[in-house]
Amino acid sequence: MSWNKRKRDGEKRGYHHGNLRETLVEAALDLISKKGAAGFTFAEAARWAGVSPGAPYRHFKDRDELIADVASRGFEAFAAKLEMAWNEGKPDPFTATQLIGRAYLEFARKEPAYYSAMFEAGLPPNLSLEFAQSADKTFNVLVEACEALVADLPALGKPPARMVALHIWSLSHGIASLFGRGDEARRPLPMPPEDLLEAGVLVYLEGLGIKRPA
Amino acid sequence: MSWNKRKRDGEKRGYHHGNLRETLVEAALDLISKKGAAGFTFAEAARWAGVSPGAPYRHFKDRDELIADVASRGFEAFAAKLEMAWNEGKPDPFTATQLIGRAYLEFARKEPAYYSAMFEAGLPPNLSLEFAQSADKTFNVLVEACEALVADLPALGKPPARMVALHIWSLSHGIASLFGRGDEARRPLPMPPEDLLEAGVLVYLEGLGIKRPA
DNA sequence: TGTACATCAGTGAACGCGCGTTCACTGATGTAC
DNA sequence: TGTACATCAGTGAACGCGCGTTCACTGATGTAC
Repeated sequence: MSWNKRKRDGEKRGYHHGNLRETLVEAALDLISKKGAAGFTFAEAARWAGVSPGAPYRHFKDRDELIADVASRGFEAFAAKLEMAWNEGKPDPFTATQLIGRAYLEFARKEPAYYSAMFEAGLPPNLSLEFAQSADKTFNVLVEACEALVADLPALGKPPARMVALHIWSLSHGIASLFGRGDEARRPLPMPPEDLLEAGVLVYLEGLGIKRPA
Repeated sequence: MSWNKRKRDGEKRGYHHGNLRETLVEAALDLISKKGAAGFTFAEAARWAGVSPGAPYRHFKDRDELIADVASRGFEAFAAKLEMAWNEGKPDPFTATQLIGRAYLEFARKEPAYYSAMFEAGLPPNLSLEFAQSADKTFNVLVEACEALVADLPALGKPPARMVALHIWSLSHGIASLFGRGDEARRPLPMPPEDLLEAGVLVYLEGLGIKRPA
């Protein structure tokens, strides 16, 4: 599974690890998913990788830089998932938007470590260019979808796509962080979070005058 | 300001603190607002209160019990704020609901320490009876408001008030945690979060068929 | 093809630090009589 | 009203622990010739 003291095939690894940067990212994902971003330490990641406590400093300036790297990868993966769910607005933007919502919650549930690093680690958005750009990339998938959504509305009083995207993002994130996590801090909910989100988006789109195509 | 080695009026405090439990809660609020719930430690709270590191154990089993106490107080204060904003639905439920939204974001911004303890400390909802009950109390303010909101809708297809409350709560929490915090982890937003929330709730209520009274 | 050398990833021991927790104790406070 | 006593909040010293970080070093790897 990991490089823990041995390479994948079981042969002992030599003096050099050979793949430490990647392994540390794996370690971070595993440890964050178990104890949360707050409980993650540099030293433990080194131990997980089977390497001395000083070794990680060859690859990351400090703990935050590692977490930012994890978060960037998370945003890349997240953007890809949402893009796939959107699927260029097929079969129609209305339906595709609901699929984005499901993909959002699925990602939060299946990748709690990424989600934590991205949204709960308290990293300043301007920490690194890469971090900011990958986050933007994710948001832009949403904006693109919302542009298609509002495209057919009458020009008079047409809502800005960015605002619509912010609303849907906020609702999704609110549901994900209150009810959609795998850990024991999740609040109970009388229905699956996916259904709650779908119903909410449905009402919201109705409010915008966007109907499910016949 | 505090009891730090001296009582408010400047006279030296004696062997007993006299008010340690309350002071530790004050300490937690101050420290959490500065460093986040994750960075809060029992030892530092004791130092803040000017007391030996063992003293807090007379009042709280451990760090989590203190944070749960802070969170409970937070929920009580939060419920009171929302209740006040709701003001029994005056002048009308539609307007009063927008006031709840503003009160929600105001609380998150002005009381980041409470908000952290309540929503981000990762406390399991069943940690203590008091904790669970005060959280329910807050949610019930929202449910009550939503019941009044949907009261005049036609019985056929009337949305459940609890669901409406969950939507508004999730949207508010999403906006608060993404854009409404005072710290440097806040993401930039081209408008005040209050306006974003108000616009979102407006569209949502429109979707439910609830209009601003003439 | 072989050899000498530069590079640099990882070692492991060491450091100071703050944390959580325990424990025998001290002394202030309130209460019973 | 005064006194003896029980209670218990807070002391302070001690412990083991894991963390972050540094540093002189080692040895694997790749490259120049």
